[in-house]
Amino acid sequence: MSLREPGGRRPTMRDVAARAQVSFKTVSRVVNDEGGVSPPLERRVRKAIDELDFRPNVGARILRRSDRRTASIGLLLEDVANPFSAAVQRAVEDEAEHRGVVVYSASLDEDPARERALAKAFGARNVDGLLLVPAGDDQSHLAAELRAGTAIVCVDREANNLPVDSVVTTNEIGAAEGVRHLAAAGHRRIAFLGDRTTIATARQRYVGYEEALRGLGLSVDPALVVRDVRDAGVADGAVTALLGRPDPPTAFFTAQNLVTVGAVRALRRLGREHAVALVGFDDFLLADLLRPGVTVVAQDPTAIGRIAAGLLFARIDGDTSPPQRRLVPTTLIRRGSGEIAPD
Amino acid sequence: MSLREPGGRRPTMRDVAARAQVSFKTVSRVVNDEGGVSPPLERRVRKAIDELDFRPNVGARILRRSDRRTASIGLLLEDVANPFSAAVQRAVEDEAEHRGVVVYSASLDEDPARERALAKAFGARNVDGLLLVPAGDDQSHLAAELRAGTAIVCVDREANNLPVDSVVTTNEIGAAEGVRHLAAAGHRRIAFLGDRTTIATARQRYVGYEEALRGLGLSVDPALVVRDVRDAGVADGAVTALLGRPDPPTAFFTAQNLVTVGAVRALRRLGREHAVALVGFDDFLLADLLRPGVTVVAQDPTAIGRIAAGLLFARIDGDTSPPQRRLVPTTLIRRGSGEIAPD
DNA sequence: AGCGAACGAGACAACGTTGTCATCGACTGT
DNA sequence: ACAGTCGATGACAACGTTGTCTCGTTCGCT
Repeated sequence: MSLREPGGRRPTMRDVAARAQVSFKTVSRVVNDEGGVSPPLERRVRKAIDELDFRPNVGARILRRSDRRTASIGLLLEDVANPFSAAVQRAVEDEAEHRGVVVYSASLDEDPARERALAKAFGARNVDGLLLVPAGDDQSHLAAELRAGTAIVCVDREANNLPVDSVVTTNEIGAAEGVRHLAAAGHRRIAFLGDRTTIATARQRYVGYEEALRGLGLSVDPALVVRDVRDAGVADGAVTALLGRPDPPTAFFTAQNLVTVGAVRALRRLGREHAVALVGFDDFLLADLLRPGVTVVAQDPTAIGRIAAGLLFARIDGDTSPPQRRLVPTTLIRRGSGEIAPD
Repeated sequence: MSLREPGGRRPTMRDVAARAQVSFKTVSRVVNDEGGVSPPLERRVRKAIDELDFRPNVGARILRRSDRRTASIGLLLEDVANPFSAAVQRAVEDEAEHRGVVVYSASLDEDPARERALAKAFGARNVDGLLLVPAGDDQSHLAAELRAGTAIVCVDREANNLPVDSVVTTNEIGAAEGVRHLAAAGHRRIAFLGDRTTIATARQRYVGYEEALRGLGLSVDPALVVRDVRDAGVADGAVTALLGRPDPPTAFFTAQNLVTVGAVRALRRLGREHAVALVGFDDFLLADLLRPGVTVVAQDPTAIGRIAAGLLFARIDGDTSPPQRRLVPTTLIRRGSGEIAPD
């Protein structure tokens, strides 16, 4: 199989034509339903196609076709293993399959170098469009793709230095709502735990936290703010440390799903899960089955994926209106942990 | 953008050649590091490539190349939104990226028609290999792909009527271990809740359940067996119904992750979670944070994905040894729910 | 019957690349 | 100085398909 031995050759239109005793152009006409082929000939050709299990070579077709469409798109996510990314991918797949478009996918792990390498790899394969969760703070390297006619839509975050559509969660508003919800339960010392500050959404959620506090006439205590929390373990440690302070927070706002999980673990270990309030950003499976249930500001990754795919296909179909930013709202889901009052 | 207007044309080797004042064949030599190009010419060519941001057209390259490799594979999963599938995909992506191979992915939702359609779509794009979680009980339609030289490896389930490698969990052994674990805690009436019987793994896990009971000298009570449970809601209902019987089970073995989640919900609602034992097949996030923690027979989706990708690339690289079946063992993780004794 | 339109079918070029072969100039050894 | 060699470069075909053009037949109309 290494060098695709003689037997391992796919039949071509010439093979079909020989078997059906017609010219290969006639086969092309039948395959593409161009019409202008008499019924008897068409029957012969279709029979030959079936017998040989012929499938047109997509590569050659694209090469020749004038519109140059490959009916493929590239999907560059943060990490498919994260439920948020997985839900986005599933929504995109459904929209794509529906249109007969295939999807390349890859995880970037927040690495700008991978973003560049994979966008390049997909571009070289002439994808019609690219759906991208930007990693890093400069997407200008994609300008050439854009010029070459590749549609690009950013998902979950806006692009930097690149005029493209984006579909994002209302991060500031949602975070502010979560924080206000904690304040409404009586909390004044609300800690913030956020993801890496290199990630725009993490910064926006922090801004929402600050704004909410300010709007409530509360001051932001830097001692209660821990940013650049990169995983559940670090979150666990941060919660433990904060609760060990002389003047500990009475509530936590955790700005990312893994951070929330880490906080739940810490509260459990300390036996404080019914005493310290918690609101997390982004929902997760089983959050309702924990005791107490975890109150979250839920995002809607399925809607994000669906809308992003819709925009992308509109661009591919020729929409040249100015870049737009579509906002997807969050929903506060009360489950118990966010309704705990301070001591 | 619709018909890719004049500006939207990618530069070709001819464009580069014109700018560098060489023949386009020389450009090809430089691009492929073939050697035999003098340093000054090479410099000129590389400069032109940079200035035009030229990228070779992968489609054309594949069409012409003698080895016919596309450096792409197709991944056909059950559903990326399911954590098991997502973990497999992530492992496959990592192996692929490492080799400079891009990955098409799609979810089949257990639909044999989608399996056929998507395998065909990927095949027409000449993927070098196909990683497949078989949907339905006949994969013979893939024989033509195999003949055409496409490597195929099945993941999580074996193929039917197709001589290909597969990588599967030790379903029978794992299920039997879970059931024996419940019996060791003193249970005699252990219910079985399983996924659709059209799915081979669901059948194997049931066999493991039966074998374990028989090995323990216990009889299989058909009233305690509910198969074809297709989602968490149905599982919830089944648990509720079983516990409402005059002679209810004292323990549950749930043979799939969503089924387990449904069972947990039901036990919670009935307030029986500390009274009725539960062991689930397949681990899930936060299972350790529930009260009681959910004891599971954990699979290793990352290992499955990694091994499957390894086998696939070996086949692509020319391995023609007979098809093999690789087994990935399970691990029993005790967390509390499986250690509850009967009343 | 004669003529043009309409249509079925094939010949051929082209897409952007790689593989094969030819050409040309310079360098080697005697 | 001259045949032989070698290295660099280019011309050209080919991959499998679609688009354009041409050709030949049939059909309807006068």
